[in-house]
This record gives sequence, structure tokens and C-alpha cells, in this order.
Amino acid sequence: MTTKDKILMVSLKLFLTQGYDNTTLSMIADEVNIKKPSIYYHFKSKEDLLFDCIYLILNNLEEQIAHSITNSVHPKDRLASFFECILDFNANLSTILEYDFDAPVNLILFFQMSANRFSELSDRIDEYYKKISCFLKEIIVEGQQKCLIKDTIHTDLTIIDIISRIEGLIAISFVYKSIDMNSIRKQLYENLWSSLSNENNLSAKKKLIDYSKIGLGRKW
Amino acid sequence: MTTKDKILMVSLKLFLTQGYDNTTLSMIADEVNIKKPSIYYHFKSKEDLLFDCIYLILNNLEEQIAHSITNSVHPKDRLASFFECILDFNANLSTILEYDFDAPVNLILFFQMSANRFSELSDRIDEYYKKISCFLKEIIVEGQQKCLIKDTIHTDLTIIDIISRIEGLIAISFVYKSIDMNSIRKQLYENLWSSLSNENNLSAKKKLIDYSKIGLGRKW
DNA sequence: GTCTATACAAGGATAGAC
DNA sequence: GTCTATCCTTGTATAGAC
Repeated sequence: MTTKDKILMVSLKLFLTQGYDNTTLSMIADEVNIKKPSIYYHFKSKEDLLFDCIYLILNNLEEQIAHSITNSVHPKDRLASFFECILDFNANLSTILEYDFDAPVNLILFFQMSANRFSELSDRIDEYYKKISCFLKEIIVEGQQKCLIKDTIHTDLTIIDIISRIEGLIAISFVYKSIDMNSIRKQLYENLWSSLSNENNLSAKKKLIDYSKIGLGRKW
Repeated sequence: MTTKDKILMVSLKLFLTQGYDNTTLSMIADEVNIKKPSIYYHFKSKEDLLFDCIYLILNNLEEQIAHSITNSVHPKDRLASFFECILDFNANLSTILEYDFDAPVNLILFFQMSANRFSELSDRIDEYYKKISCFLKEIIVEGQQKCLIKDTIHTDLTIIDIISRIEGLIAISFVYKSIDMNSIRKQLYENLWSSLSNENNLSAKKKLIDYSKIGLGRKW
């Protein structure tokens, strides 16, 4: 890994865990094991560094989502892949960065803060949302053509509903460390799917869920 | 309004719209029309100011939620009040603060950033989530007793589902300025209710929704 | 490409007059 | 209770040697 890449990875980690303003170039330099001014050889400013971080992460995320949904065929599986992919990406960011750390990460917080501060980033983030909205639209339309998804749903509204559920989950899991996200997300996805699906609710009821396996934190 | 209150309100507004780190005491002083050192007569530090802002907003929010759900009787209405109350509180914060401004606000972002930075605030925010979880639990249990809500749902999981949907919506509406939240939230609430409700889906289908009235942003 | 040294600005905070 | 003046620290950024 080149120095430039190291700087980028460390910055991303710090921006994500401590926030942009609260991260200083000294902290970055220390963790990369270089001196502060060396950063300026690779990046022209701290802002520049943030921009590159956002581009890096969004490009990767978009790519992974696109890849994950083409791996599945059945609309239900494709939607599940979409759902899982974003949650996984967020949960596994520390290992993705090749800089394992155990601090909780919240992509949404990072995107929102960046979009709110820099209009250039706001545009890029908007683009991301447009892109994932298209993915969802495709899946929904295909599901409707195959009579798996209700015709009565309003597509655009459903898209917002799906995205907001995913983002809400990420936000919540960031605050509630005691929630074992892995054990509940499958069920939450099933709930989502059954609200879209044409399947008879009776058959859904037959699949009895073993709630004893759902290891919610004691807080609840 | 006393000077102390003014400082608190202006700070809250700036923290919410620009972020804590990006807000300086000079900015606050300017907007209150006092000099920077005067702030220190009322608050011992910038951190102190943030803490008071969080307490103020959470106390208010909790009070409003508690009030709104006791105003309704039917579990469906109570849940609707809960849903509406949090969204309204977020949307109307600018007027609540008696300092009208048009910048978008995202309470969740503010809470998460604060909780991530200061453990004392993290505790208070946790308390808030526990409290609203209790409210929801009451409503759900009551709904089940009256046979309005399915017995098959998993209460704790449903609570997370509901909270994350609301928080996700706030997050999304912060990024997508072109979404007309007011026109879609009713429908999103109906979706939520029908996923919990014992009502026959057929009767739900009969209520045809006039989608032409749902003024989604052109972005979608 | 990385370093030392340093400039420059701005932020939080205090002292003490009025 | 509010002000002026000022301190101190830290942050971003640059100049220029190696």
C-alpha cells in the first residue's frame, strides 16, 4: 500500500469514527507514521482529503451493490442482496479499510454531515441516492411483472420506504450497541418483503419464527 | 427571553444546522448580539452549552411524545401520534426555537454526533431511546389485548423496526430536499400499521389511494 | 518524497474594567 | 452582566533543506 493510500485509509477511518472537524492532520500523520507536512505532498488540503474519501467510499459501495444484486435472479433474493449489501458494507467497513478497528461506524452520519457542509459532496451523494433508487425501481418493476410484488404499491414511495428502513437501521445500530443486528436483520427483511409481496399471508404465518434465537440486547 | 435563553436557542440552531465543531462561539455571540466573553458568564464552556442544548431538546421531545400519545385512545391513533410527533418535532424545530430559519434539520444526526463524542450525552440519549421504546411497547401490548395488532409479531423487534423507520425518514428527508415529506408520511404510516394490524388486507386494499396527490420530488 | 522550521489564523478561555 | 484586551493552544498550510 502506497503512502497516499495509507493516508486515505487512515483519514477515512478517523473521519468516520471521530468526525471530520474533530480529526486533525496531526492525528492522521501520527497514525500513518509520517510528519504532518508530508500529507500535503499527496493532497492539496484537508478538504481535498475528505472529498477523496467520499468518492472512494461511494464508488466502492455503488460497485458492491451493483455486483450483489446481479448475483441473484429472483426479485426477492435481489432485494435481499440489496438490503444485506448496504448493511454489510457499513458493518464491515473496518475490515474493508484494511485497518481493523472496533469503533462503531455510521456511513449515513458521514454522508449527511459531508453533504450538509460541502455542496460538491452533496451532489455526489445525491447521485448515489439516485443510483440506488434506480436499482430498487428495476427490482420492483421486475417483481411486479413476475407477479411476485403487489401491483397496488406506489413504486416511488416504496423506494423511499426501503431506503429509509435501511438507513434507519444503520443509525439505530450505531446508537444501540447492544442490539445484535445480525440476528434481527433477516427478520426485518422478511417483514419488508411480506409488505410488498403478493404471497398469501397465511403461508407466511406458517413459517414459525424461533424468537428465542433472536438475541436482542437486554436493554429492550 | 433572557440572554441566557437566547444564547441557548442560537447555539442549538447553529449546532443543528452547522454541526458542533463548525459552530464557533463568535458566531453564537454575533447572532445573539453580544460579545464572545459574555457567553462565559452564562455557560462555563462550549461543551456545557452543547450539553444544555441536548438536555433541552430531549426533555421537550419526550414531553411532546408523552403528551401526544395520551391524547389518543385507539392504539392505531396512538401509534400514529407517536409517528407524527417525532417527524413534526424535527420538521418544526426552527419555529419551536422561536428563531425561524429555513435550513434543514436532522435531529438524529445531532443526537448521533453528540452521543459519539461525549459519553455523558450518550447516556442521556440512550435514556431517550429506552423511554420511547417503553411508549411503543405499551401501545403494542394494548393493541394486542384489543386484538387490533397481530399476536405473531415480536414486540422488541417491532419496536426497533418502528423507530428505525422514523429515524430513516428524517435522515432521508434531510438529504432529499425535493421529497415532500408531508404528502407521503401518512401513507408510510398506513403501511406501517397494516404490517402490524390484524385487519384483513382485503379491506385495506379497498381504500384506494389517490397517488396523483402524492407529490414526490421529480428526482425520483 | 519526506523532513524541520515556521507562518498565520482562529478558536476557546480568562482577567479585570465598567 | 457585559465589555475590551489578551492569553494560549492548536489547526491548517507553506518554505525550503535533505
